[in-house]
Amino acid sequence: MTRIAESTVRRLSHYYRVLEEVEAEGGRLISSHRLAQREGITSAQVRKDLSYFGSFGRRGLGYNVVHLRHEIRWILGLDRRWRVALVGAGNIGTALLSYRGFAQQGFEVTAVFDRDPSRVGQRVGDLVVQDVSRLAAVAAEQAFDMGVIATTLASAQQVADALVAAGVRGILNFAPRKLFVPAHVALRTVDMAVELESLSFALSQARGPRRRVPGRGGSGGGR
Amino acid sequence: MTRIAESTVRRLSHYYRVLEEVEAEGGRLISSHRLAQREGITSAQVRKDLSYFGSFGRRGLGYNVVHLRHEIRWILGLDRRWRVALVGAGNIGTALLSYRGFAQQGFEVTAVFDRDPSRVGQRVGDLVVQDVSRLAAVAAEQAFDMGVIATTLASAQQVADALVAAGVRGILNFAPRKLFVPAHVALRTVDMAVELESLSFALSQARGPRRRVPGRGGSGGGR
DNA sequence: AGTACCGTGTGAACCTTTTCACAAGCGACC
DNA sequence: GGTCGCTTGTGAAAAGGTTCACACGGTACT
Repeated sequence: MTRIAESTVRRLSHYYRVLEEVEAEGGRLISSHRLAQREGITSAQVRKDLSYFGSFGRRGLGYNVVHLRHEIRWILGLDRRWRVALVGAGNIGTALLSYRGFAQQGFEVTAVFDRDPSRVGQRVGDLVVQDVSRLAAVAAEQAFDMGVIATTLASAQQVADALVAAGVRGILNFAPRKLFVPAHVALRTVDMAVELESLSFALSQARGPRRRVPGRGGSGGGR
Repeated sequence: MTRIAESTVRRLSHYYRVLEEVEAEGGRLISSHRLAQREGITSAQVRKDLSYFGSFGRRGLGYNVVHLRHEIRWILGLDRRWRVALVGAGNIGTALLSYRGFAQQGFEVTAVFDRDPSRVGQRVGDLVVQDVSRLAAVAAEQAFDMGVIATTLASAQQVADALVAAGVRGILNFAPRKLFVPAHVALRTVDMAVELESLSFALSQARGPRRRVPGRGGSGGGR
């Protein structure tokens, strides 16, 4: 079996979301075409994505909504609970805790850490913020599967190292920096600055491509 | 000139970040190789990315840090101010307001809206939260360039429509849903649920690929 | 049971992005 | 001023992802 493309996995998440909605609306069957429409992509893409994992549809009919949702649930590993350690109890951390689909899809934040003494001891949701120095000790008890880094830029790599040492196999990083982790640890980074800058680039395209200075390349000094 | 790949633009953001750091450290020149190392990619990628926009380096020497940073700054459109409307003053919205690099890179949030009456009138940062119904009126005065959607799932599309009507050319969406906007409006979506599910998938791969049921394809009823 | 219609699953074609590999430019040193 | 070592910029090759297009399987209706 070929390695599954990251883009395929992300679309699977979207299909899952659509299927939840369709199921709530009472739909029993859905065609790749309708599924695609709701995501703004092509039906061939949907069928190809699903085909990497099996044959879930019926020709001439489409996909059974409940069945397909369960299959994707299994594929994405949402049929189990993941113990998540959250590091950083600021706005982003708090946002995540109250995020729909977070607890709901099996991501269970079982501990929250922060470095700031003014935050340690505070309640967020059902949890009490602990000092980040306790990470290793708590991990020994709770065996976290994943860690979320919602700290400042400065401590991000350090926290990542601590999480890896604590045995997590996946990290979701909100700090705007490239983190280095061992190959056996999965890393996803959400960088709002990059997203904004990508928008900024798109909006700037209106003024036309970079005018190339006629003469020699660039640089200009550096002495 | 070929269309620039989204992935190239995102890497440009990262290069920019590295260059800021290197400049702060006092480095004057940097080779594509060193730049690549700090991002965990190959030097050919760096050179190719930059080559889409011009020739900024000097053979045998590398890139002038200050110069290259300025070029990328220009390319990404960070040399100007963008007026941003923030809709949704919850955790994510607030997080964005206090985000480093947000105001710093020229993204100026000039108004904050929310639907919740308990939030309207409150201060966040330097701004007072206004009712979302005032969006059109405020937009007429302030001419927003971009909008950020940090609302609940339910109102996201509605807010997107309102932002488009208000004349924004770019939208950053944090709601976990596919939004539909006209082609002339750039859209970027940050979906934390997708990121988590992608991690979940990666961690689940350990248990091996989906065991295919020997018999017929799937479905199982649907009557 | 035959015909008409529909929609999946998938090899092949196509397109995009990344990586390779090397000619050519540049500074340093003799 | 010639040689050496280093690094860019870029065509060409490779890899990766998406779209096409159609054979095949299935339902519905007569």
